[in-house]
Amino acid sequence: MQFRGVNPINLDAKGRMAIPARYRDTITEHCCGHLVATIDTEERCLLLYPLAEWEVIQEKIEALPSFNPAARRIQRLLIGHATDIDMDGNGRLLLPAPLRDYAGLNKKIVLLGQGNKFEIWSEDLWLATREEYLAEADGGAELPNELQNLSL
Amino acid sequence: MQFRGVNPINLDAKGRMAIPARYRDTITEHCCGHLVATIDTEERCLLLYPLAEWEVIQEKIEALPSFNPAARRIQRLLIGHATDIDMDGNGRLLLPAPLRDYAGLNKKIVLLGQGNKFEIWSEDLWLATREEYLAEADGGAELPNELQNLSL
DNA sequence: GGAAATTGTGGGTAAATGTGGGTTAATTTG
DNA sequence: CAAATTAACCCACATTTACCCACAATTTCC
Repeated sequence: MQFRGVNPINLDAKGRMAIPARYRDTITEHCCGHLVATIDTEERCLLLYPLAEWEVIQEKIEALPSFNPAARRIQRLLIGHATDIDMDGNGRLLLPAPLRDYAGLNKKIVLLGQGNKFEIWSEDLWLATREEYLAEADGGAELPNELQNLSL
Repeated sequence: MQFRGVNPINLDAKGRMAIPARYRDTITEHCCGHLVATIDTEERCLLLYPLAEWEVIQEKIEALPSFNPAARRIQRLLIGHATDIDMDGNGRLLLPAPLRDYAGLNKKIVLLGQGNKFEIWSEDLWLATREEYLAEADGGAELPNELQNLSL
């Protein structure tokens, strides 16, 4: 799975979002349209995984030490908010209200391909966040080593 | 792949750009016309890779640690904007609106060969940026060692 | 310099996609 | 248990996109 790209999408009155057609075949083949949405713990956006991808992640999260507060926090947030979602016959997803609220999703949203998953943002918040990212000089200081030497 | 050269190009009303003929055979042979465009994080321009070249880059970026902010930033910016594009029967690319907006592309654009990839600039911005580059004294101070000893 | 080939440009049309909503089934609530 | 709300499923229309063809401009070759 190599999801990528920006996709501006409109939520309809029922809270449904149409998955762009170019991703549908991949999703159908890989997980019969069964997806899992949860929240991102660092930003007010949602994460959307094909079921199979999510399951391996959930196992890793569950395996974290139960008496470590940071681990418990992650477990409660990620697993706690993870919701099964299926594509309907028209290639649309119904996003549950609690998740829509968390990410502040209204009419205009953005679907971001991120490799093995997607991110779902309110368009406003995405544009604002992107501007912040662009403004940040990537002052090599906090960059992981892998990044320092990355050649595009 | 060793793309090089400056190519002034016009976008048509639908946002399509004709790839100069001399690159077409190379692109067709190397990736059947499958390309990936994304943004440059330092300048308001786009990067255009043959699919195969891009995939190795995406793998490297995806492998970065998810809870590192600098890594997430790069992932969102680069993978988030990376969009698959195919040459049409006339050797043209349809540049998606979000990417055109980012780079401020209107009618007149410039395609820059850059080795394994191309850069796509608005002509105005390219000319201005080039002037800046030329105006900068290359006071050897901040040059990396590799550059100090480079012999042209 | 003229003719032929190649390249660049524009736009029409059919097919695919996105959007809205109606109806029935399921679930929740009083 | 009845009523109300929500979700699932389906159909139909509007819009967009991909694909194709035709012409204009340029370059190449004789």
